[in-house]
Amino acid sequence: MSQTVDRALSILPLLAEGPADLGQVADRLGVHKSTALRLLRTLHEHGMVYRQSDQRYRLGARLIALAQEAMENLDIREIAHPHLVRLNELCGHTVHLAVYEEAEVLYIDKVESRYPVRMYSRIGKPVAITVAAVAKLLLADLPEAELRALADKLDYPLYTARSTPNAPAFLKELERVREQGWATDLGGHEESINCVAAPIRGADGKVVAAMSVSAPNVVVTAEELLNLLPQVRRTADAISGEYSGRTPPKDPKDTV
Amino acid sequence: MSQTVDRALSILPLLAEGPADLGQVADRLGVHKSTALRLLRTLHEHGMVYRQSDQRYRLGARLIALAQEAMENLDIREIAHPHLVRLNELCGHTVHLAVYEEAEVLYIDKVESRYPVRMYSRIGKPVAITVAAVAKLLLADLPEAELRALADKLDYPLYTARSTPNAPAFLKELERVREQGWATDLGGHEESINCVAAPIRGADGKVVAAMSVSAPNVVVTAEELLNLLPQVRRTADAISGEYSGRTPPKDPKDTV
DNA sequence: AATGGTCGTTGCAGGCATTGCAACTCACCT
DNA sequence: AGGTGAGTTGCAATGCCTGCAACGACCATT
Repeated sequence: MSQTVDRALSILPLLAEGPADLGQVADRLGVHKSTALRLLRTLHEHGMVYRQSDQRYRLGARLIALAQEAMENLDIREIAHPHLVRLNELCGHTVHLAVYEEAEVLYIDKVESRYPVRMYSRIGKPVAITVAAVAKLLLADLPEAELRALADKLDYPLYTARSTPNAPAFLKELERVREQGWATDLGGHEESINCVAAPIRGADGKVVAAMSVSAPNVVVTAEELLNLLPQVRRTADAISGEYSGRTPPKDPKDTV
Repeated sequence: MSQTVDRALSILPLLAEGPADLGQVADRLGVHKSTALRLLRTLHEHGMVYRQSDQRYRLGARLIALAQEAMENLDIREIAHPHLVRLNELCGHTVHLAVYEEAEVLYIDKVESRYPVRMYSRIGKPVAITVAAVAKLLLADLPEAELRALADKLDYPLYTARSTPNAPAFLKELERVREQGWATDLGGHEESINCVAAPIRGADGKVVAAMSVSAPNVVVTAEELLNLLPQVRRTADAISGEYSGRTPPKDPKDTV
């Protein structure tokens, strides 16, 4: 709606790919160098971009700090965290918490597996929306019309042979997930990794978040992981209850 | 430099404090509601803000995702991480990695203590710049003039009785830190928490990051923590070496 | 040392995007 | 019903943004 702001904001994802100099930014925006310069300067004043010693620009510290605050403001995260930790202590595997927002599913919390560590925190990273167990739960709860529109717009990358191949298959899977009230991802994203997930609901019954337990099948088979389903569901239900105002932890907060 | 962009970006820190409705945003920006609306719409299109069900705005998912990418692009983080993990395995305490950028010091990585956990990841959060051990190391390496200007601008909050009280004391402490080549924070931020920190240097000798080990003194006394100093310095030096191109891990990257 | 090229920066004038106003809708409350 | 408050939209005026061109700094080449 606002051309100037639109252009300025377009710079950010561009810099997320890696540092770029003034000319590159101007080219990719399709504007004159001087225009790009002034936009970058404004972004710089707000700490959104940083100018490194070779004069190239990259994303700045304030952006990271803002995102941090944004996540801390999500009260579902705060409520859920101790439950996630407890579940991790019980089963030892990686536990994730995710939310849906405008065609994206985002991990907002994670408790690391107690088995040998790998990738560092991917908190904040958008998840593979067509295959992740948490994504299925979050999308399955969308209004029918919105869901159909979204399913059409999505890409269906074939990470593995078990990845969801296309929109009809996806919609069918979501149907199933909606009915059974939980979801799995059995090697749909990475061949050797399985997940079991359960939904977290608000007071009105709408799914506000989803949580999952993930483990490579060198540690536990898919069947063994499924044995954890009751525990995962209990944990999710406990979070739902607390989030909806039942069994208030310290101070009660009812009704949205 | 650009009024429109400036206003739009000013909305973000405002929303970081918590959700706000259109009127509140317009008031705090000092603009007409319609103006605020159009700015918010543009931010919304880019996913930087999200409109929750009660129509109020809060920070959006794309912002979080961008920040995530920004951190992954910091190659010092990638290089340092395994070293941090190794140090944590040796001593069991919380290990931090921090960088300086434009008057802010930011934690960009963290390995949790193996002792009972508390606060969840504060990665991305600006640190208490006047007392944190890592901040002392990062600031001590700034050019004299820049440092003096910065020291004047800073606030010196008295978190505890041992906090750095004012600019002269801070400059003196930095002097000491610069000479000894390492730093501590003994209860300057939280009464019961001590830290030991060491600098990580690039090929040109400039401090590019700093790392620290922190522990509450109910677990180890300050003296015991200081015994870890050689280990911390060795780790920092190892990271420095790898970052500068010496002992390349896989593929060598020399000079700057 | 001189020269040509590249890149970032700045002053300027013209034009268009942005702004604030006012009117409108919609929901909610009295 | 009437009234209040919030969000939204069309419109006209103006002030902000844009692109140009010239300048300066730096680097590489001759």
